[in-house]
Amino acid sequence: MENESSYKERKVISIGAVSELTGLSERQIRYYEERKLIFPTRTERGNRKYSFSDVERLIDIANKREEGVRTDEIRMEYRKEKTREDRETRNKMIQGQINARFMTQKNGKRFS
Amino acid sequence: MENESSYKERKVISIGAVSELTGLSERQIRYYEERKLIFPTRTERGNRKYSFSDVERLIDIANKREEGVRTDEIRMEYRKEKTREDRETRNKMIQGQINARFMTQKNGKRFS
DNA sequence: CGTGTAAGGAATTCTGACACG
DNA sequence: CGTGTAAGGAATTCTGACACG
Repeated sequence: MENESSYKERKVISIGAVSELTGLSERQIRYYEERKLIFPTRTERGNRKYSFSDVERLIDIANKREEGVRTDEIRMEYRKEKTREDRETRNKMIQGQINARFMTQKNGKRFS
Repeated sequence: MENESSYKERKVISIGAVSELTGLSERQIRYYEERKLIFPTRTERGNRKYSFSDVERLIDIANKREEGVRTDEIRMEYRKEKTREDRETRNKMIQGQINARFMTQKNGKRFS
């Protein structure tokens, strides 16, 4: 998960293709970026590149907008999700370190 | 497998991005299409669109070309692979039908 | 606030061709 | 055979702005 080189996360899709995949206008897609809902990378020249993951998020945004949810509300929802995910990732990493120490001790090794 | 809507098979990458991903020139990529090694789809206007699967194949082609393998030889290799895969798919489908009939019989049903 | 549109420029992509080897 | 390049045109994308509501 969260593998940057996975197909789903690789940012290679241009805005025109994203527009076709999502049914959103290029104007809308750029606006959602302005509102901090989506974060494409840029080519050297400045062209936006999106991942399939971005496309899925845009479809989610489109659904929420249809329900009348404002962009700042959508942003807050994503912020909350992100915070929760970060907390879980942090906990896993801490647990990983604890496990590592535990195994080192079982192997009879000492550490400072 | 072979799910047309999977990220890996979805044709959404433009030739410029493919060039960056593979290290091949656009000229080379178009030439390999001319030689029937790769089959991008086209947008309404005529722009080529590639999948991640196509990108992997192009990298494979690049490796073979470096070894001095000619495009027509590479094409033959792919033809052979394709034929073998098609045979396996056909066998699986036939086996599927046999299984379906067998299960129908077990359920005590008759068929013409 | 969210989205459409016209504007002008810069980069992208396309095809067919000539070149070299 | 495989690849580079210059050529000209058509479509793509970008930004900042005006419009409407």
